[in-house]
Amino acid sequence: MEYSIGEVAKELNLTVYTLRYYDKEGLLPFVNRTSSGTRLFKESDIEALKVIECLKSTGMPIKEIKTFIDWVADGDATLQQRYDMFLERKAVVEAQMEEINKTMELINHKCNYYKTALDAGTEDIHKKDKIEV
Amino acid sequence: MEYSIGEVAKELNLTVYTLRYYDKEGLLPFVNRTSSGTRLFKESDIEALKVIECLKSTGMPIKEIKTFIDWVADGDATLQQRYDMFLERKAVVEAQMEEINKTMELINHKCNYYKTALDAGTEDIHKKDKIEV
DNA sequence: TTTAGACTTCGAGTTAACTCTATGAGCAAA
DNA sequence: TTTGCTCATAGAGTTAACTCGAAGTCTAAA
Repeated sequence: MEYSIGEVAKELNLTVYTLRYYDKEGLLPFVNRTSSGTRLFKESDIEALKVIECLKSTGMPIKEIKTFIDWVADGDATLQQRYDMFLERKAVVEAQMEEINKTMELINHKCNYYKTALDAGTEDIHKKDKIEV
Repeated sequence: MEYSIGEVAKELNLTVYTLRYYDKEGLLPFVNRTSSGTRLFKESDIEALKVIECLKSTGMPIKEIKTFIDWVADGDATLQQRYDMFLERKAVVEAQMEEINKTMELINHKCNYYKTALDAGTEDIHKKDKIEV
């Protein structure tokens, strides 16, 4: 089964503009075309796009993702680079998880702070501690 | 104790350019100045900046953070808005946590995939399943 | 066969969040 | 008092990642 750019966009919650932009940036060299030039995405292309979205969500810029895509095309000679890259991404995501936990702590603190203030009708209830924003 | 913009930048791992930009965008109306115009950050200003960085890390744009800063200046009348905002941020962060867990799953899968391929010396070891990127 | 809708490329425009340059002031040490 | 560092503003420049407009092609339904 093959899919048009519009179908893929809908499936992955992207726009067709974004997919064409990815292609323009060299992220989708594996996507085939019809004789008239229309892109035909296969199942494995969609899986590759999910990996691209995964890398993007770790904060990896498009240019670095392209480097990875180039490595894939280069075959077994680049297995070590690709392994190292994913190990590095793993470390990045672990750091993000720590960061997000700290963020959640502060957000929760603020939820409690404002719940208490709201119940009291005034923020002054907290002024005994210190002035907060 | 009060701090210069350079000291605050170093402390919070920001640049002085960024801090001045925040000020320009209305995020730091509470920071006092010397008679000659130099910014003097107090302890509570640094705490406020940490909240700003926290909101930023949830993906909140500067303009929305400014709205919040304006609410703070408006006092008790905006307690409900501020509470609602933090509840919304909490939901956003919870979604981010789910997203990041999925990301980590895929990254881990890829780490294992490439470790196995590397040990075998070729990616073909996985070709029995399906072609992967 | 014409009309609608989805597809194509090229290149320009947009947006957020910085990031820096130019120019000048304040201040402390040599 | 000059040197050097940090501070200030205004406004221009940068960057990434889209996002879109123009102009044209392809295909299926009416």
